[in-house]
Amino acid sequence: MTRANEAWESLMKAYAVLMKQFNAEDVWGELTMREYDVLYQLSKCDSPLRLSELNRHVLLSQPALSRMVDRLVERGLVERCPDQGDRRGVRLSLTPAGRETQRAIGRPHARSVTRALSVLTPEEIAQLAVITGKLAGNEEK
Amino acid sequence: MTRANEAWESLMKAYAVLMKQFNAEDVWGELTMREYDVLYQLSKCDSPLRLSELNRHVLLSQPALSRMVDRLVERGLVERCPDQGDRRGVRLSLTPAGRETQRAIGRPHARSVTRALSVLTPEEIAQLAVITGKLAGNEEK
DNA sequence: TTAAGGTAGATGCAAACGCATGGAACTCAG
DNA sequence: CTGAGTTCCATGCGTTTGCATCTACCTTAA
Repeated sequence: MTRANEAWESLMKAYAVLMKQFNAEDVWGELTMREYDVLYQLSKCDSPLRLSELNRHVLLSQPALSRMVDRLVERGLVERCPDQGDRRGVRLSLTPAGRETQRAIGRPHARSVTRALSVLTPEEIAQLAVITGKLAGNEEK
Repeated sequence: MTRANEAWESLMKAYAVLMKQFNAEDVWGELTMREYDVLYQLSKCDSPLRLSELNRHVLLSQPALSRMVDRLVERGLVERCPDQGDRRGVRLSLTPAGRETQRAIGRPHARSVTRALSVLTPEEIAQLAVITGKLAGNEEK
């Protein structure tokens, strides 16, 4: 068992513990955490996002994401427009209602996150961001 | 947006990227990653594990885990015994076949993990283990 | 121009999931 | 000892997921 494997196992455990904790909190309203994640990813990009691009940030298969977007469109939270210039593609964006919903849930959730990470020192939080950034391949050529 | 929130988002992204990467690798045989996770958790404990205890380490609802154990029992990988002393409870352990399957998959998977974390320095790996350990509440009161 | 190969997203279908709930066993106050 | 409350795991049921596949569109090269 290498150090790397121990570290990854520890990361998975932390992820599981915190996700369960967040999921148990009563802030999600009509959304599941996965649905919120989709709204959040969309809220970060002002320009409409491609489905395939969104799929890279969400832990869901492409068909599952496609259908989740269906439901979010049907509920009036997300808009699906054909992409000029690539007519296979789809461009996704939040509706005003979607943006509002994201914010309403995001606020208390962000506080939960801050509280959960308050066991770390500011230095540790900075280190965590750097390390996970490298793992996600942020600075890959 | 606090530093803590940025760090958590970065952790989630790293988790998503690496999980997708691992999932795409051709090492899982007849198992899903979630099923492997259950076998792995069981492989770490020599004494049979309670379902509720196992559930704390796996990102699954209790009914979903109960049924996944059903399937693993049916496939001869896990054994379910009644718990003496608490007749509500169940004690889970790997069968020899389950242990073998876990090892056969675990070996190449562990190499993948090591490779994925090789972008980090040894110091960063050590820091990551410490930080995620704190997040998972390892050293709580 | 057109045929071959690749990519984006949608859909059929069986398997797996979460929520709500159920029964059985444990705990503890009276 | 008994009844109320809790914990542990299983089950019914509607929803969501992943895999395989499909169609439509883009790209490249002859």
